[in-house]
Amino acid sequence: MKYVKRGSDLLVISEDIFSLAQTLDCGQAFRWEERADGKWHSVVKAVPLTVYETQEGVVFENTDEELFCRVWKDYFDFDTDYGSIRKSFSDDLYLSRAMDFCGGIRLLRQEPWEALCSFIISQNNNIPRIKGIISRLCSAFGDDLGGGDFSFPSAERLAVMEPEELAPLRAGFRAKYIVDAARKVSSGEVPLYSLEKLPLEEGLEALMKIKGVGPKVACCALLYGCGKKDAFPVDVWVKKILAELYPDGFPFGDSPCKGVAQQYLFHYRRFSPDFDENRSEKNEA
DNA sequence: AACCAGGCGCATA
DNA sequence: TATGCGCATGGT
Repeated sequence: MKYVKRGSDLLVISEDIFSLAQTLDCGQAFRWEERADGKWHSVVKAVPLTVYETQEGVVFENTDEELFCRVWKDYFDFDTDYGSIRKSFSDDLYLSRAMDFCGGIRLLRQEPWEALCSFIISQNNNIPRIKGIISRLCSAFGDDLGGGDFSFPSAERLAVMEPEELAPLRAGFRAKYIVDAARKVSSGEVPLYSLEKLPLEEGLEALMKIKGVGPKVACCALLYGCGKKDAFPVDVWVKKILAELYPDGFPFGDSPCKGVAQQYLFHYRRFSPDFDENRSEKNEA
């Protein structure tokens, strides 16, 4: 990965395969918005960003080297070699197909609390509504950064709320889970910011002390928020793929990067026309 | 107008 | 240990 200044912007050139759209819109993060001009916008760690892809590379608007190195290099996981990760899966027929379809995905290193809270909200829910709830959560309780941008509210901020006060989010039964998570994280009862160093099983055990956090949500928090690439969340789509394509068992169950494989398979199963239920009349021709 | 949504907690056996 | 159901709400 290299970068060069372009006025007040930074042009980032990845020698590895990288798709901005696939990465930001594959269901791992819920706060990225594609604008009418094709540029993506979000806020990470209270830093707003507009970013877009060109022939030359990815342009980070209003970003200097210092900011890029402090926030975005880590967030986009640019220090990880996804080429070698993909290569470790390339002998497998279905993962090869999945990677042909969406091999430009990188796993974002999201802020741990935001990831945990987001995937609590995701349970028994659909992506448009998840995004709506999270958007309202930020505008109601995050810091106003101007220009319509808000930070994600901290665990400390939400820990002092009562579930009823979250009613405007229209999160339903999940409101009480958000508050319980905020309290256990801010008190240190769940050491969210130490889980990265712990074995996967210990992280899962700690997170599942939170009401409304089971194996799936805990796995997502560890994978997307704590950089645990060996976490392997199994949702309905991954369950389908395991049953349909790997009836004799998933061959990468011991891979330290099986979470990356999970993300490829999830996106492939949901959106590829290789699967009949995804094929509309239009693209059937 | 039912049915479903990147699940989980609880009751039942 | 294993299933099944209710849960709030909105989109289709």
